Amino acid sequence: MSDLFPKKGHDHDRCVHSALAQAEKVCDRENARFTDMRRKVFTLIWQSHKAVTAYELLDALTAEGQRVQPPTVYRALEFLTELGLVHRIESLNAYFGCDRPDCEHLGQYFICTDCGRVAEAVNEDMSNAVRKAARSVGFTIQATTVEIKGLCHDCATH
Amino acid sequence: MSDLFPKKGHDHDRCVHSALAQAEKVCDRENARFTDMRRKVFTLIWQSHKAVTAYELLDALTAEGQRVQPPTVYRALEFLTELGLVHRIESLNAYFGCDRPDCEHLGQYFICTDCGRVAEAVNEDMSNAVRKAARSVGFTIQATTVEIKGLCHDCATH
DNA sequence: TCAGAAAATGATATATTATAACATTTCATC
DNA sequence: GATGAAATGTTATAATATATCATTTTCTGA
Ligand SMILES: [Zn+2]
Ligand SMILES: [Zn+2]
Ligand SMILES: [Zn+2]
Ligand SMILES: [Zn+2]
Repeated sequence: MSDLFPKKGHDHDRCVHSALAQAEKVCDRENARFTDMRRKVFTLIWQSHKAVTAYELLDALTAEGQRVQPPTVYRALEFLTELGLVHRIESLNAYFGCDRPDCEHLGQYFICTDCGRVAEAVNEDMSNAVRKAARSVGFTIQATTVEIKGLCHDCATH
Repeated sequence: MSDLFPKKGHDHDRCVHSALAQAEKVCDRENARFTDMRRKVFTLIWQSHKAVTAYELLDALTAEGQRVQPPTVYRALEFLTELGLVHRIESLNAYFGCDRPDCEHLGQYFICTDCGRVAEAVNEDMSNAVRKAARSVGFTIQATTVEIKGLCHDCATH
């Protein structure tokens, strides 16, 4: 069993640092501007392995001394999601940093209802099952939402 | 290819009638009261094969001459979803009538972005892929959300 | 280098979705 | 019919999201 969720006590600064580096690359490739505000929002999202709501981001920015309004946050989120740097978790109205923004994928999200952590999987079995089911009913896929709530291994065993 | 979506011009009164009959049975079995309000909300949801928002229901009830407040609608929706008579579509913040409320299932929802119709599938390939993926990462499933947006066969071909 | 255009952000207002809290009514049971 | 539980009514407000227009920043090309 390979745990998708990060180990407790892992070097989280490294997660953040690596995510920032990837984001830079993607923005560069797409000729998109990774502005201060976008970087701040992106970094805040990566401060945990949980999904973060727009208003939590707003509060965090306010706490940092910025005076920021909802549209500013939503714009940053729109930018980040369109580039695939961040995914929206529909069942939580919240946002989660992608750790493989460099390649297109249909992601699936495991959401622990105990610790609140989220993990993204890119599981071809699931993707293929969805694609096959769509094909069998003549449905043309534009986007998928696969969100699985339950207990992560840590929370189930401790 | 079997189309999940109902044929144009099908006898929709029959859909509604059959859904009501099933709902009666489920409520009966569960010793739950299918009150006027719950029946009205349920029927309104079944007026189309689209997902309906809480405030659309509120407006429809108001148009019918009822003076209804949000909590009334949300309570009816909570009741209906807990009994499995209605499913919530997370990516639309909207509600959709289940046509097999008599048996437990992990449903998947196809949502046409052109005509707005929704179809529920209960596809074992998809369910099994999700269960298998969860097992392989030690995750204990409590609930799943599988929503697939795109074009239904009618909309893709016409 | 600077004018003009485009992109991003600021600011204000408001729309949409959802729930908390307490009062009243309805309904099953005795 | 009295009683308690369930359902609904009522009021207020919380949480999530967007529309619109003003201003600032950045890019582009003369
Ligand atoms: Zn980390
Ligand atoms: Zn957990
Ligand atoms: Zn029908
Ligand atoms: Zn369609």
